[in-house]
Order: sequence, then C-alpha cells, then structure tokens
Amino acid sequence: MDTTQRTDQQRSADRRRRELLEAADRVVLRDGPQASMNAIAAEAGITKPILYRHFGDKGGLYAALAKRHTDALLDSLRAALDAPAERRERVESTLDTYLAAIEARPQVYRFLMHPAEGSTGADQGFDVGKHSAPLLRRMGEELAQVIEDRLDLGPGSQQLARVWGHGIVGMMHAAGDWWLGERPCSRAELVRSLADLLWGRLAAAGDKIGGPGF
Amino acid sequence: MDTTQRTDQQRSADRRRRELLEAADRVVLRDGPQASMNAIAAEAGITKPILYRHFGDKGGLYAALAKRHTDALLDSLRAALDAPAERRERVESTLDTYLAAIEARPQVYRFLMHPAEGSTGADQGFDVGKHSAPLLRRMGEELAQVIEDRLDLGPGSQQLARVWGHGIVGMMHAAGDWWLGERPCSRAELVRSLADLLWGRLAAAGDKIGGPGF
DNA sequence: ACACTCGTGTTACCGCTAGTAACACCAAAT
DNA sequence: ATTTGGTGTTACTAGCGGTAACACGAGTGT
Repeated sequence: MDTTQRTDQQRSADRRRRELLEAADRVVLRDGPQASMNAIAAEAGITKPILYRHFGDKGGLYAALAKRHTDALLDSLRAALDAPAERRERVESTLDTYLAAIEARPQVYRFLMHPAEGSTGADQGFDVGKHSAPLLRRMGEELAQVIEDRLDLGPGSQQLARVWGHGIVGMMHAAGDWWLGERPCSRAELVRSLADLLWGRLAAAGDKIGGPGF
Repeated sequence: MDTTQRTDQQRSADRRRRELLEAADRVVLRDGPQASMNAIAAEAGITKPILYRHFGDKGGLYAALAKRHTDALLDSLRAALDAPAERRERVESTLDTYLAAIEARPQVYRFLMHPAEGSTGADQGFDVGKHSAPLLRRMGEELAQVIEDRLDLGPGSQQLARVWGHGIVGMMHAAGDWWLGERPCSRAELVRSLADLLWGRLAAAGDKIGGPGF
C-alpha cells in the first residue's frame, strides 16, 4: 500500500529535482557562479524555501550541480584512457578529451574551477579567480621565460616553452596541494618523484606484464 | 612648502597601510579567508570606513594582502632557479623551495589558493575548495590507479604513481586553463607539447649556448 | 460528511555581509 | 579667529543565505 505510493512520490520528487537542477544550470551559466538562490528559484518558477527543501543549503545545490558535470567529464576521460591503442596515443587522446571538453563549454569549466568571476554585483567572500590564478599565471610565465632563455628546443621553442612553463607550474601546484593535505611521503621524496616525472621516467617505464600499459 | 608636507602625510599613510595589512594578515590567518571587513577593522582597532578609504573595496585589500605573499614567494623561487648548479639540481631545488613554503605556512597557502574554506558561518558565494578540488583530486586518484595498474615502476611504485597522477592532472589543468584564456595555439599543438613534456623532451633538451641551462 | 495528516507552496522575517553617507574632532595654515 | 584637510565615528542601505510560520489541496480513516 505504500510501495507504489512511495515510488510515485519519489519519482515526482526526482523529476522536480532535475527540473530545479536544469534551471540552476541555466542561471549559473548565464549569471556566473555567484548566482543567487533567489535568482535560481525565480528561474525555476518557484521560491527559495523549496530549493532549500531539495538541496539543504547552497553547497548542496552546488554539489549536485557539479556532480553532473564532473561525472560526465570523468566518464569521457576514462573512455579515452581505456581505448585500445598504444600508450602515447592514449595519453594524447586523454589530454585532448579534457581540453576539448573545457573548450566546448567554457562556462561550465569556469563554474567548476573558478567560481567567483562573472557578475557585476557585490562579491562577498574573497575571490580565487582574481588572485590565486594570477599567481599561477605569473609563475607559469616566468618559468616559460627561463625555459625559453636557457633551453635549446628547436623550432617553435617559444610556444613550447610557454606550454611547458604553465604545465610544470600546474604539476607542482596540484601535487603540492594534494601532498599538503595527505602527507603521503616526505618532501624530499615528493621532489624526487616529480623531478623523475619531468626527467622522462614516464616514457621510459616498461609495461606491466599482461596489460597494454597506461 | 608642500613637498615635506606631502611626504610626511604619505609616510604616515604608508605606515597606517602597513599596520592595517598586518592586522588583516592576522585575522585572515586566524579566521580563514572569508574574514569579514568588520573583523579586520576591529583587529586593527579602527572601524570599517577607514579600511575602505585605504583599499577601496574588499578586493583591493585582498590584492594588497596577496601581493606581499606572492612577491615573497616568487623572489625565493627565482633565487632557487637562478642558483649556480646543474639543471636537474636546480629543478629539484625550485620544487623544494615551493613545497617548503607551502609547508611552512599552510594557512597563507590556503588563503592564496583556496579562499573559501575555513569558518563555520554562512558562506556566501559558491566555494571552490569544496568542489573544484574534489574534481582535481578524483582525476588525480583515478590516474594514479591507472598508472599503478599498468606501469612497471619498480619499488615504491604506489607512491610514485600517486605523485605522478596528481602531478599530471595538475599539469593538464593549469595548461588548459592558461590555453583557454589566451588561445596561443591550436588544441592539437597544445596536446603535442604536453605529451612531449611527459615524454622526456625536457630532460633530453640541450643547453642553449652561453647559458648553464634551466 | 468530518477531521487529520502530509506534501507543496507561500510570505515575512533574522542575522549577516559589503559598502556608504553624514557628521564630529583636531591640527595646522591663513 | 577662521578656514581647510585628514582621521575617525555612528548609522544607514541593499542584498545575501537561511528559516519559521502560515496556507492550500489531495488522500485517508472513522
């Protein structure tokens, strides 16, 4: 007597939830990441408390919204990484999949990675996009300059140096961030591992027996 | 008649500015990055409008605060990168300098990179630390698993795989972010450059004539 | 037919924030 | 003595996230 009842209700609730998420998606993509709950509710044609009943708080809505996009992205990355091909080809294909995704939907990307940027109104809370990004950019540009000045990279060296500068800085940043949170090893070990990566140990590594190798 | 006058005033204003920045530093390091202007003013022993007279708005204060730390960090990085030593040694030394800095003052690091995290109160504006970081972490962990499963890395392979997973994801992320903003080349070129970096072209590159080489 | 619950929706509010206008004081210059 | 300019305050606005309290409408047990 309650199973059909419950499923009915749950179905309806799920449909509502999806509708709300789609409305939120539209608003976030239009107004930028600091879209207000009021605006999202208005876009969905309802009022605030309903949003809160469905998602708890703003973080819950954000998480639900982010989960859809990240899940989709991760699925396509996994597919590229698992395709039957040689190692370097798969690495390139995976990089390309990621870059194609952020190229195709830059607003989604900015929403996921650089929350506070878009709109004109009073930004509350400190920004990341406006200040941490500049630090990474500066480091990337400076490293690019050093690479270009001192390394002989043949033709196209300037562009290559810039890509490498930003790439290496990003590697350092992400690895450092992860390491700082989990402390999985000593700093010296981390440094050695990263330098090994830059020194080509990835290319030199042999395949594990039984697998096609990364 | 006005030069000494002006310099006096300017000196006084600069001193005040430094005092305010130090107070802001204390509050931000204690309360996390969403420290309120009220709290900062209270810590400095004055009231809000004075802060606004000195820094314009919250972004201005944040920028001034961030500039001090980023300048100091960049200086030490430049020093490590310019030290007289062999290339790999300098790379390791620079990585170590960065990691030592974020290790020594993790609150500063979190302030610069992950603005919204700390406190208990109502977070306004969407977070980055709570959602974008999880995406990067997930990607890093998944890649680490793939690397560990399929590559033969010898002893310590698990740790090495995790470092590489997060490092490579960070490289991809930062390079993609920069590329998306500046569009300095085609996507295919970017992919090829990054793959070349991972394939050891950094280690294989010759020094430029006349320099000690990166 | 009546009350009783329960999900869905609303209005009206709280406490907080960033940011500002208007006023008060005090020192130096005229 | 008076006018200027900088320093400081109180008191306010507008908007945010979040919530309590109330209102309606459908199904149910008696």
